[in-house]
Amino acid sequence: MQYQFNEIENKWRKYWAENKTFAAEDNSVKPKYYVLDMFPYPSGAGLHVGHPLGYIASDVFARFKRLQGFNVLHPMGYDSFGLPAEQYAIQTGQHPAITTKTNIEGGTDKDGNVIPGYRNQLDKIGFSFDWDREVRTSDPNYYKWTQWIFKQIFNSWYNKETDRAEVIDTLIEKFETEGNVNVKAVTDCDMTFTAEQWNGWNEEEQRKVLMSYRLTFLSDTWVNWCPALGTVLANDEIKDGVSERGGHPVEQKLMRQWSMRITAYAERLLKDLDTVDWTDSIKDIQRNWIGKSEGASVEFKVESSKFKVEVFTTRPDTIYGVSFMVLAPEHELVNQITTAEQKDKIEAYKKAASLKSERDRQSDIKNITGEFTGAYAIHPFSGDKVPVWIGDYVLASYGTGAVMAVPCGDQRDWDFANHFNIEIKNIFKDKDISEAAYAEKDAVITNSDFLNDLPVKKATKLAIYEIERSRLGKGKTQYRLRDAVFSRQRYWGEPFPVYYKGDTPYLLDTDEVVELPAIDKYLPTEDGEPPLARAKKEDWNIACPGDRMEYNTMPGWAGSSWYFLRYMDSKNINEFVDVEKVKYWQNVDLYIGGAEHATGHLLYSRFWTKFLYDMGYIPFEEPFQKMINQGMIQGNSAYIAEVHFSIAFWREGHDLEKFYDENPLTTMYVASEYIESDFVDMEKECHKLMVEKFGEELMKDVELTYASTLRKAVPIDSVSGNKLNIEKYIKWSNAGSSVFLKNKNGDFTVEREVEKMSKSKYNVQTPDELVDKYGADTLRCYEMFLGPLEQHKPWDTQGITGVNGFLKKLWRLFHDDNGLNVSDETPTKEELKSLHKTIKKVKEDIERFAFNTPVSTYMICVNELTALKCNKKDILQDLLIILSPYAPHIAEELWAKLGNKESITYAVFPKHNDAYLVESNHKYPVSFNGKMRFMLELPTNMKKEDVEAAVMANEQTLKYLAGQTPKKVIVVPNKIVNFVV
RNA sequence: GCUCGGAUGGUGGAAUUGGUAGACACGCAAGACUUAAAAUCUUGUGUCCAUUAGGACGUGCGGGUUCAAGUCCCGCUCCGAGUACCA
Repeated sequence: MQYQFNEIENKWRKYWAENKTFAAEDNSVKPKYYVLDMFPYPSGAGLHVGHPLGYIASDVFARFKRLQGFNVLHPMGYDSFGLPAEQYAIQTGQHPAITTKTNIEGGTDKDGNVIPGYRNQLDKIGFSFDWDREVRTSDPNYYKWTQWIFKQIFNSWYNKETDRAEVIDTLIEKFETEGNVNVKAVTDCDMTFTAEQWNGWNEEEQRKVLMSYRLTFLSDTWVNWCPALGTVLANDEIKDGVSERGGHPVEQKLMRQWSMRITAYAERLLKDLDTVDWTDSIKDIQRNWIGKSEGASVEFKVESSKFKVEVFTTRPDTIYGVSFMVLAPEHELVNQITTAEQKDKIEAYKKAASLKSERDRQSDIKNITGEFTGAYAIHPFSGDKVPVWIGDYVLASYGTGAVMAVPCGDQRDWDFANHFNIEIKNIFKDKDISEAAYAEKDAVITNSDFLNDLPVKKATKLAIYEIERSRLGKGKTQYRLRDAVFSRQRYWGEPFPVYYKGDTPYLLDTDEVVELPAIDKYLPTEDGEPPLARAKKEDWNIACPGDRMEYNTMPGWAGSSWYFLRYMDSKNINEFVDVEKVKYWQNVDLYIGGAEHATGHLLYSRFWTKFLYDMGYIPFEEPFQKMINQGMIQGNSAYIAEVHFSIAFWREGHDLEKFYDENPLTTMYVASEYIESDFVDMEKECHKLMVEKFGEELMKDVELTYASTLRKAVPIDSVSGNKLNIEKYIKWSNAGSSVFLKNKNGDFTVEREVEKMSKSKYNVQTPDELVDKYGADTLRCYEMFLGPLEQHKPWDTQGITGVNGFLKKLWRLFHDDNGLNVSDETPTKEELKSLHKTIKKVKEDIERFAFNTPVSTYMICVNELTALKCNKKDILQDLLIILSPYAPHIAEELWAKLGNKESITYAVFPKHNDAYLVESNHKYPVSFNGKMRFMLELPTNMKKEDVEAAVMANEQTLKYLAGQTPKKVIVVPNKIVNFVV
């Protein structure tokens, strides 16, 4: 009786769905375990084999935890707001909601292409998701709560005294009673006011001030504007100076935008990385991104004016080395301090800088540019005049947008000074700075008045002390992290629950969701407003009490920043999540997904989680306790060389002419071995092959001339190993009239290349094909077997037969021609040993998240049982349980056949029994007086005293002891047994 | 430039705390069954020497620690990832 995986898998898939086998219980007495995958964006292209890799691993773990008696939450959903659906809408006019639905549920798109549907593809692989909890970020019932969270953030400020976010009312109360003098907040409000002043202001004025305290705020800010996408982008959405999606250029633009004050959480985001179990590499990326640096801010007065330039420096110890200052071209003081005679030059420079894209600025690093403003600043300690320049190596968005330049200690300052012939002061004792700056921190300071003869560390401390004492500035910690731009000028995203009266934004006073209104076109308006400006007031489901609604939408990361909470209570219409449920489920125990979200999603969801914690809505501060980042599965493309010839005929009127018209015989495909060979050889070989194919008579007057060689990708399903299946390829490419030059062994070899999966390279492998051919269980085992989960690896189907063979073997072991064939006999010791070895190893490996090795362990076990011809029921029962996380369908089928009424999901993971493992030995190296003499094998489960006795009784030991009693015996299992004689 | 990973047979990889390197699988070779193919099964398979017995070498390179190093330490080479005027 054969292993009919299709039948089995369909049957159990249906059973699991109908019986809701994987439903998580909300108020269980069992311990909880939360296993989560990063939810996918449902694109029209569907899944390829790389997508399910992480899902299979998490599914294995979820099933394993269920077997261990945990109440497992293992949900799935869709991050369904996003660009591709919107781009498609712009092209076709189809509403993104329809595209999204088709991509998830399957169907056909507007061009008639068949869309498989994410859900259908996922279902085929046999995941144990609790689908009743599915979320879609573009569902109004979901984004209602995204909007709600936005409102909470809007109504909050960050209190530095309590080091947490608080509701804005506590701030207003302080303003009303004592003004802002004693308020310690994260804010960009730089004025102080009294309670009288506050109370005297009208609502609009008060709101303006409050805006600079809110955790999400509207402000004019320098943003990354992407003209091609027609929207602003956050820093993490830009890679190498171009947009991550589409690779379009990005420029700096001053725009009125919503931002999230994530910088308020910089320190906590940094510190709490120590509390989560993530890879060092991800933690490192986040640490770098947050970019903490400590130093001081110092004010420099501008000569004969009321203006002051504030700078941030990490090296206050080098303050006597300052010989000039540089402002960012966008710095607000530039216009005010520039002298009349420099005005034109400065204006020209500013204009040139503003036209440069981010990318140009980066690629221009070596070009040193700048312009003198004509103004001088006064050195706060020495009183010297220092020229003030502008230069685009200083960023407007970091620190204060201005630097004190210390050319002897900073290479960029040195280059700038060198280029413009500005003085370079040396303040480092015995260091040569004639060729380059000295940036090491091991120097001793000199020529620096009160800092003379101090090493860097002490000088820094003293300098900060003096700066603070003289009220020139203060010690300061600066973060590279910027506040996150929260507006997007797009349609397909969450609308803001915000309206405007004049220029002042207000939250909509409603508990209803603000739904995306229907619009006629998904493009910006003619006067450059976002697409939502096309909606009339009455198109919105909420009546606008002011002049207009907010036209921006929220960025992609809004919905994904809290989705893990919604799974706990996805249908709740009264709250974003029920308090009791979140108390029970807590944070995600195991999170699996790609490492590419390190500075985006993973940072933002930590931020929102901390905020919700501060507000008392959830009882934990970190969303994802343990995380594993699965590697990318690359495509394994195959290339062949297509050689072109021109054909000449000797004789006129020859039949060949007609023949040639019908069969343009100008191409030959050559096996990869021939690619390097001479084209003269190719001509000969091709001719020979044509003679073989068409006969000598026809070919005798034909001359071939080599023209060119083309490298051509061939579909991977016509290749096995390195060999091309020529018939398959001919069928696919209609190359029937071409000839194929094989190598000496008679094979046609291809060139292989590992690269990203893409349609144009014909190297995409969908999981569906493999499920149809080998079954879901085989696919699951094989994807795990491929190698360590975290590692990038090329896809290669060669090995899949081995994994498939193991499942067949298992099936055969317990079946004969008549069906199930199991014996009720008591298992032998050997059989039990094989089983218990497997239980132990599989359990240990899954527990340390090694998902590849258990597959090998199963194979060894089945091989051993086959050799023992073991078909004992008792062995099979346990084997099925431990196999079920990896190959749930076959396990469930056999489990039922053995007469079990309940799904194997509710079985208990067996405990291994050491008694069956005694024969497995430990090696004890035995040494005398510190020198190793021999290895002794003893059973693993021996007690320390027994080991000692066994070693003492050993023949070789006795020889070495020669009647003496050892003074000291040191026994450490698997470590050396040391005898001091 | 800075930060973090990685390098093991023909291939993917295993070796968990320093303890028989190469598990398991692919591929390859030989054999069995078959008219044949597929499927299945058996055997072999790191390199070199040797008919065998057996021996020598072997985890990117060079050193070190240790009775014992793929694993720990120092110095390099190459590959991958992140980041980049962050003052």
